[in-house]
Amino acid sequence: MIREGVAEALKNILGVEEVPLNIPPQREMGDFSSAVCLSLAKVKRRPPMEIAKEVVEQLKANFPPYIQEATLTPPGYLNFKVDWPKFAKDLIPEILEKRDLFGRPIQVEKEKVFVEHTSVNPNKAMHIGHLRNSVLGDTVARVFQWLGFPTEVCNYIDDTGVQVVDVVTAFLYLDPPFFHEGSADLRPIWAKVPENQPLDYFCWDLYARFEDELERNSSLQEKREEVLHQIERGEHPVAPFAKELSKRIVQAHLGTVGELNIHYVLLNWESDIIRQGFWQETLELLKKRGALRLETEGPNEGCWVVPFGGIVETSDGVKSLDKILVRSNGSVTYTGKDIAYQLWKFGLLKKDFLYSSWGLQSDGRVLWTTDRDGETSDLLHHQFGHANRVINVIDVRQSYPQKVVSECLRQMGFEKEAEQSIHLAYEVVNLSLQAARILGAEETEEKRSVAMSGRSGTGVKAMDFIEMVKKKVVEKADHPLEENVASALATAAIRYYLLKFTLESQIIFDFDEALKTTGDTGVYLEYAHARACSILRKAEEREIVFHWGKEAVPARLTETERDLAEVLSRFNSVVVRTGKNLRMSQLTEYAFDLASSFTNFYENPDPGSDVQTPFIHLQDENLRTFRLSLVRAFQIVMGNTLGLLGMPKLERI
RNA sequence: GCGCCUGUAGCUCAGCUGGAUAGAGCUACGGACUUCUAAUCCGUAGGCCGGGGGUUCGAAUCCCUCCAGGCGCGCCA
Repeated sequence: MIREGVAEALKNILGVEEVPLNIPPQREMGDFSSAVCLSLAKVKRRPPMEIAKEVVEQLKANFPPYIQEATLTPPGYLNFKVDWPKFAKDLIPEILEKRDLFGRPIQVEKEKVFVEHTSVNPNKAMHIGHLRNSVLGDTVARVFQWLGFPTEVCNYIDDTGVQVVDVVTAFLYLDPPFFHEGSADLRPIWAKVPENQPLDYFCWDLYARFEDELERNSSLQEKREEVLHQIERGEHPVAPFAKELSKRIVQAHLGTVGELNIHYVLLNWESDIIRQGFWQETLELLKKRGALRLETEGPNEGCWVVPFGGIVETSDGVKSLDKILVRSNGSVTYTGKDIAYQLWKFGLLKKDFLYSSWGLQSDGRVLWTTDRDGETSDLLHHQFGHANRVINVIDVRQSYPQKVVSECLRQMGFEKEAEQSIHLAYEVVNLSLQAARILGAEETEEKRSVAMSGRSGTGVKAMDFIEMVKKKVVEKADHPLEENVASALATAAIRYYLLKFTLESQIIFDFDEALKTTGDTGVYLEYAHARACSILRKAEEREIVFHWGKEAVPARLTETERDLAEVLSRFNSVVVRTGKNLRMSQLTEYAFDLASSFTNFYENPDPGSDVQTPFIHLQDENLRTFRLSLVRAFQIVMGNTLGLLGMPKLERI
């Protein structure tokens, strides 16, 4: 609010596009500063000090909003002093009035944003790596929603992949009682799941054991081929079993992410993409647009490929950089299907899914699913897909295939859609050596971290982690916690932990680190919010009524009051920025900044003084009103921030 | 071999488009609760920002190079 005004004024005076603002090394110099004159010196061929002098002269005639003084320091820095009381007089009432609309753009965006996240293979329990994906995607969606974009969140379910085939084969043939061909009764198979164990947990171990066994058991390999074909052909009873298994595991996943306040609009099943003939239409389109080529010679003979650089000689032989979409045996590759799916997201296909309701989610909204026996979207009066922007949240290892998808769109002539195909790439979650050792993974002393692997069953299961954090939070509390408070703190702690790292940073998961409840954590945010609520509650209990009025603002703000006001005013621009760069870590950074400014204000409202008077005990009615209003303003903005981060707004802990 | 990413305090990490004396948290040590919530706050200690070269008035940030680590380059999904 202040910065924008200053930047605007400088842009006008100097005629530049961007004006970077900084904080001076010493506060006495000013509240903001700019080195813009230094960088302009060369262009204008004049000493920076001279330019700065002129700027200051011009500014003095007409200061930007809330600026009361502009000075300069050699070799040409511009410094600005803010009239904080004046600013507080506008900022605080605005927050108090607008509440959850504070800082929110008024205009409704027309562009529909489609966010896909989670997309975990439905054959085992989720682990903490999957959770990073879900939390990132969910937060991105919340940001876009807040910015006024129509937002659709979808979770893609790959129910036809080998991972599901593997676990189905394991169910049928790894342990007795074995499945007998021709038998329709699968009850003995289902009965393998112990009563006291969740299905996804059971499958976690089953899958790992199967992968291990598969390497040396050729009859199991044959069985797997057989199951694959049975599922592909939709044969009874194996195919329905596979579907049922996937559904139940998806339900378990939804339960897991539900713990962290994560919800979707739509479940998108791979099997429905195939069944609805998306690929056939895509193939026609690719051919028509001339993006596809049938190879008649070379290593890719007989395949339909998208040209991507042709044949290349490398140290290990001749390789093709071209991307195969249809194999020489006529089958479609994963990338091929992915292109079809991406086209659907943009509404570029004529074909569509059929839909039905999966059920109600804990946020009270319906979760839709694609369904072979469902209704058309027309009938449901709900159009899915047809997005203007598609954000796929997938870890960085998929960067190349994702690039292929968008490049293919480009080659098909969908330039705009290719541009709006955004791969939100993030680094993976690995295990620290200590964590790996605790989990009993094989010794790998020479490495810094150990990758999680569903195949080998090494990883921290998401639900286990959630339970551990809950337990830790209860342990650390100095009083008994209610169950819902413990859950809320765990949610905040976990979401914060998974969001605070930059996208490029691998999370080396370590139990001590991840289970921290002090300092730079989600618990800190909740505590600050609850503390603000408590103060306001106490004030109410003591019948301290306070009504905002300009007269409450002191002639000078203390350092901590001023810092809090400054952070509060930054809220909107931070969210706008995270919407642009999709870096959710900047949102957690802001949240921590906000919480600690408040805590500092709370602990030290009068810095330098020996006595700090609790707000509700203040005798000076104006000061009391001012500080309690600041508390309320903080409560509102912190609440908005927590909402964006998908964290509960605890009123007491 | 080619491509992408990372290297900042003992540890885990920030550092937005290049700006003045590089910041948090954890750990260690010393303080502050009869009070609005101490899961907090204040203080002390801790740094050739991987190495070297360059561009610039100015570089953790941009370019080149080297070193170290991670990932990707399938008629897998």
